[in-house]
Amino acid sequence: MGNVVVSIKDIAKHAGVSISTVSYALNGNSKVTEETSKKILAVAKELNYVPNAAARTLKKRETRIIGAFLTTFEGAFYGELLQGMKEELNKRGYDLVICSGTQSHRMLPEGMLDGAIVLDKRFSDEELILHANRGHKLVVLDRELSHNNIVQVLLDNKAGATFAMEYLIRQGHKKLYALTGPEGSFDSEQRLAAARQTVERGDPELDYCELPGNFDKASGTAAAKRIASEYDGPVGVFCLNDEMAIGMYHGLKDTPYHIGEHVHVVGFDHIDIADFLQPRLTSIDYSERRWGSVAAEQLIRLIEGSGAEHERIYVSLVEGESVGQV
Amino acid sequence: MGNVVVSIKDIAKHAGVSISTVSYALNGNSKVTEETSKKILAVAKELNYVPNAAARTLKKRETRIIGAFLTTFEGAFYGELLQGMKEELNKRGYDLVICSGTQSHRMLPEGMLDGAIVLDKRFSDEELILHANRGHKLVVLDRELSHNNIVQVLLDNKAGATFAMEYLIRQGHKKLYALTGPEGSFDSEQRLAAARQTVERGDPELDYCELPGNFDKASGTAAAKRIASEYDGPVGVFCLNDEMAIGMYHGLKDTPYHIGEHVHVVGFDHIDIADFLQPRLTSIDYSERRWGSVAAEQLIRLIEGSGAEHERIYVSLVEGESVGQV
DNA sequence: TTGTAAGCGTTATCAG
DNA sequence: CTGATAACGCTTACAA
Repeated sequence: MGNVVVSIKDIAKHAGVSISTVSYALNGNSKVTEETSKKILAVAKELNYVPNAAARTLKKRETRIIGAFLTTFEGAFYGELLQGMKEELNKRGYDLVICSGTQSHRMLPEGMLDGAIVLDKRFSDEELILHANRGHKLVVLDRELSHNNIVQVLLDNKAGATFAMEYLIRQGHKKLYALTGPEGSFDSEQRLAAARQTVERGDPELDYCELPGNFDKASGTAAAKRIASEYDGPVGVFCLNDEMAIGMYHGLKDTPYHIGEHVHVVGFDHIDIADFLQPRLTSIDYSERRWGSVAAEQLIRLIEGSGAEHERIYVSLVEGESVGQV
Repeated sequence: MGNVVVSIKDIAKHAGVSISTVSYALNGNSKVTEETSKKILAVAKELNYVPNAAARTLKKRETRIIGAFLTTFEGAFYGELLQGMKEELNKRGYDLVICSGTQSHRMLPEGMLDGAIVLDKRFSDEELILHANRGHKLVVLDRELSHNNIVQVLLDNKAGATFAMEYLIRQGHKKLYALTGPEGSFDSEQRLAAARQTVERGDPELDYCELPGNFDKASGTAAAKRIASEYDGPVGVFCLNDEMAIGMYHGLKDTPYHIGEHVHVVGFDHIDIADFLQPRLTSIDYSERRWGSVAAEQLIRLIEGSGAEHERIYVSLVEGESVGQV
């Protein structure tokens, strides 16, 4: 049980040098002789020395750790996004940790993180600005916020929703539904606004109706029931995310109506299961991984003062067989 | 921009008291007069004081942060598990951060974490034991490891795999496949061993064949092709996880064979999409959330010295329609 | 009840 | 090239 904490002081003692020499050697400072350095490194290894993060941070005022703040760990959604962040950060010598819940917010002001990437509406705008005012560097993925220490990296929701609705209209659909996300969701609001705008700018005969959803499968299933109950001809449905589209597939099973034949569905996110559905789901696609890596890159630019700027993540429509012509 | 770091020293100055009095007041120590305490708190609030984590940690040698180490952020799998950990930890006054990648391993020995929950084979047993020897507290979810500072919280893979195979056999299947996970996966090895044992102990006429898989959808699709190509009567397939079962559904689409009719499938994990497949997937179920909360609880017991012990997470078989009688 | 001061493990500034 | 030494911000005996 080596429950002993060895510090540079111990190394200094064993190697017969001063602690500052040890510090220099450990940090590869060229002031130290090759010889002394070798000896010190050897002693360090022998004693199983590990630097103390708290002490280093206290002195250097940096941790080289970035936090990503998510609303919840649940859902298939964020895997690629986080992977993209992590790879980019590691490349630049930073580590990533994922945090969730308002308790963990303290980590930023307390100096445990050099910066944060925020995708969590439970961070209020005011709180974020407070942190930014204190000098903390932030990237936001879920809101627009203007501040010297904050950069936005946002999904092009407007383009995506427009593509989706235009596609349904181009396929000849006159009766259109939009299945929304939860109240207060930035993505939902942006997508919905663009969907509405597309309808308003289109043929005035279009019959457009919004159904309240929640970005989960259950609300997709519920919407399917509703659509089936009032069915009187082919309809186009824009589900504001794929999760709800999956629920809709499920909800139509016990009805006489089929996806791509009676009910024509476009989703958003192009999650990987979309291509495994029968029929394959038409959806709005973008690179989650790229979203993450761009966010990470901008955050580091902000931290290192090398000119960060707002970015937009582009989207495209991927055709499946869930929409047919009418 | 208030890029100023206010410390207890600043508060002391503004309040006209000493720094230790500030520290006592901030920590609710009853030595301080109600009156001085009020004043100090007021000044702290006014100056927007936030404690410095590094300094506190350096002194107290604890962070009250637990790390969960995952192999990858990708995949739908870990959401509930992490949620379970988080809730349990928060309840006990700890925070959770999620780490991935070998770079982040340093956080444990460097003292940024009070303990770790490990589900990542890139932590070698040797490394874990090294940390444990240094006095760090660990919970492992993916291996058996005996040490005073390590407790295991393991899924009952053996029971699950046995249930799955026995179920297929009970439904009258004689031709059986097992679709494995990747080499070196603890779950895969345990499930496979139990599957084999069940066959060996069963009717000697059973025809049992193992197909190499990877725990991803693609390997399920590949296995489906293989099974279809050699099909000569109903078969039972135990997919060692649900992800591969989804791939198998997909791979059978362009063949004359149907799930639950020709190819009878049992999965493992009972992921939420399983009930949305057509036909619903029969799978081995367990509570991820419970797994997480039990792991968290045992870790805290270990840290606080209140008697931690190894735990097993029980599983059960949930029937869908992906297996029929033969 | 409040203040003084030592020390946690590092880094970094100066002298030697 | 190497060694004292003073911070970093906080906690906590111990003194007053």
